Amino acid sequence: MRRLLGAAKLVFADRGYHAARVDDIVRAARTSHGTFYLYFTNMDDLLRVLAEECAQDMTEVVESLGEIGPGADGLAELSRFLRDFVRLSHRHGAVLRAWAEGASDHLELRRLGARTWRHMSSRIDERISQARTDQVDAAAGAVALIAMLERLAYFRVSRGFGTDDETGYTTVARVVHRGFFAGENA
Amino acid sequence: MRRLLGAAKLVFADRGYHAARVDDIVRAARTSHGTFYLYFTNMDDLLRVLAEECAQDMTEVVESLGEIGPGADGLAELSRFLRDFVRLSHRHGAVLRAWAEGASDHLELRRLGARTWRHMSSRIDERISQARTDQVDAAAGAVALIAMLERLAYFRVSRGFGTDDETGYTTVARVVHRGFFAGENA
Amino acid sequence: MRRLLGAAKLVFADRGYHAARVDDIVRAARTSHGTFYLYFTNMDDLLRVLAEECAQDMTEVVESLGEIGPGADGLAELSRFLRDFVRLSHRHGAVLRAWAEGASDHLELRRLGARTWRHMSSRIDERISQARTDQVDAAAGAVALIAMLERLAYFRVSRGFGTDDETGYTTVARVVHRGFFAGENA
Amino acid sequence: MRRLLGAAKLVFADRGYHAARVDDIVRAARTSHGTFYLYFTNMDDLLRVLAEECAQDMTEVVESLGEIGPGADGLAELSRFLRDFVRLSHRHGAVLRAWAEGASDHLELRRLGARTWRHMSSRIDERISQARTDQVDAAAGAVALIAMLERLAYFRVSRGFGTDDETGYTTVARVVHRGFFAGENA
DNA sequence: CATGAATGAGTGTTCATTCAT
DNA sequence: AATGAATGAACACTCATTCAT
Repeated sequence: MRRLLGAAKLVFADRGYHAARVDDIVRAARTSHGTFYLYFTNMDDLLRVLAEECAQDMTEVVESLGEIGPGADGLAELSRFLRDFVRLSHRHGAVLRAWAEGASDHLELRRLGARTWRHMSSRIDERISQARTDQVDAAAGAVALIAMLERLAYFRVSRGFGTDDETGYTTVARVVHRGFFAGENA
Repeated sequence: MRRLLGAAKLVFADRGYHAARVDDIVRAARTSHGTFYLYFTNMDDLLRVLAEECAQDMTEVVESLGEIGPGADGLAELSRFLRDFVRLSHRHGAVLRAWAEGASDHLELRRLGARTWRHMSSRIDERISQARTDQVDAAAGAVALIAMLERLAYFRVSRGFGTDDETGYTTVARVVHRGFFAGENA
Repeated sequence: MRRLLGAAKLVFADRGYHAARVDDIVRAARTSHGTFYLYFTNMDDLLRVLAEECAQDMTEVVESLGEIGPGADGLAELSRFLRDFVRLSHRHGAVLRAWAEGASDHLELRRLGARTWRHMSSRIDERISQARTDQVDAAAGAVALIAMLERLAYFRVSRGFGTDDETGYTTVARVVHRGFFAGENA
Repeated sequence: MRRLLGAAKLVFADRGYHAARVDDIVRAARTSHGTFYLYFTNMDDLLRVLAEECAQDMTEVVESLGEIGPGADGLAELSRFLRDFVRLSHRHGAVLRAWAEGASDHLELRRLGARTWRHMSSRIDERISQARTDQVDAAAGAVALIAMLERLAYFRVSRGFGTDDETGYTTVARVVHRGFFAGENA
């Protein structure tokens, strides 16, 4: 079963979800069609398992997010988080791509995505709200941040960042950090 | 041919690109399979035409972007742009969704996306760079902004903003604007 | 479509319904799988069409049944009917066999069978009741007669009658006729 | 092995023979696939065992058939036999149904059916011939009687008699009895 | 004796594409 | 230019059977 999941990742990385054939996966796993259907009811089911593992890892990274305050520490934490998140996304690139493809047809994947996304933005909202005192709607900012992260992660996978990576992370972190805290201690 | 394009949009809106069948489209257009292949070589070809029209409209919105300076005018312009962009995305929702789906299989759609994206970020970069004087890498910021926009537009279509839309736009605009210009006029 | 129905009969005659493959039928009809599914949603559907035609023919034979009275005319009519019914069953042998096989899985075929059967026994009941005056429950007799007929027809198809056919018909007709009318004019 | 046979009966009663899966049977018997193939070479083999048991029971009922003469005793014996036969068929309903289904594919089951059928009709022929003196071909009548019985038994299982059972048995017995003996004692 | 994970041949069904009219 | 019946390659999925433990 692990072998099938691993093989599926390779195949998804190679041809994407919709172009992936059960036959490709079982061949990559050096096993048979019968075995595939012994562990999964169909390919959506297999993708769901992979997506759940992926969601788990992403949730953990977001849980690890420390407090983000106006000072240099906050900026550093934000920068670290951003880098970790994008790196994790890179590691899970094939699954994320397959997840995105599959979600357009498959309700359950869409739901898992919405749940994960809501959890991530509310967690970021918390970490920022604790430290902020002024009028900016931190929740909307958190939503925007997660939107940006998801998309950057996706681009990272499909096209590269468009500038040197480290510079990219720190620049984006600085802009976002300033956006949230300018006026408080910048 | 226009009838086929319109019918395709309806079908894509209804079932997405991968679940759309040539038969669905010709039935919605009240024409025949033969006619479809008279105007398009296949469905990827039809989608390419729609995507090009869509890219054209998005490029126009980005071209309309005025200078974004540190003052209140800059903030207002940014806010307006953000709203227009998301609204346009909403209007083209079905095509954007189909484009995203199709891109994972189809090289040409992926290329069109990359080209459009590069054009949009460099245009935003220009509009911000003109007004900035400090060290922030405006290019990376522009990339991040476009990433965020794309994703927010997508969420707007599929899940809504999570807060009322106007508040969302202005909050995000304020955070981004501050991110770029804090210290210059905050 | 007629070609497919004809081919299906040949295949059903050859291997029965459950062993029949769509591939056998389209090959016998010198056409393609696609064409099969153009006219029928699946093989149950095709069998339903054949069974309906067959039910139609059997109903007509039963409709043709004249009055069966106690005299020699009644005996002759019964004998004729019996022969016609069994001959018709022979002609439709392949379909009847397939119908019987398919009915165990397929509700609609079972329903069609029950409807046809009920119609036939009530018609026979009518034809006999008109002429009888005593206490025998003609309805139960009609049910028994149809039961016998169905089964004899089936045996005729699968194993032959077990005695010379003409003798068989007239003997059975005489026994049945006597059963119904003995005492009235025998 | 008894457990498997019993489980098979339950499964056949539930879904019929063709829809029954080895997996259904081993699960119902709370045993494993391997065990199934320890006792039977395949499912036809298992069905053959059940059919043989069933044929044995039916043969015994037919063996129990006493002499059927023209008098009231003969009528009573015929009526009793009819009732016993239909009841036995009811008890073995699942196996008879499976037998009928399986016979269309499986030569050996068909042969067993033909052998049992021949034995039954010749036995009935004997019991009637002993008492008759006139010209009716008792053999053909016996064949017809068995045909009717088989079919009535099947209907009883699948649709009921259409009138209350006791009336059904005695009416049919009376009609048949009269058919055979009218003129001798009517 | 018993197990049950693994197998892979076999089959129904779909749907993009063609081409004679 | 327009049609739509016909095609058949492609694919998902099932399930009887085996065999190492």
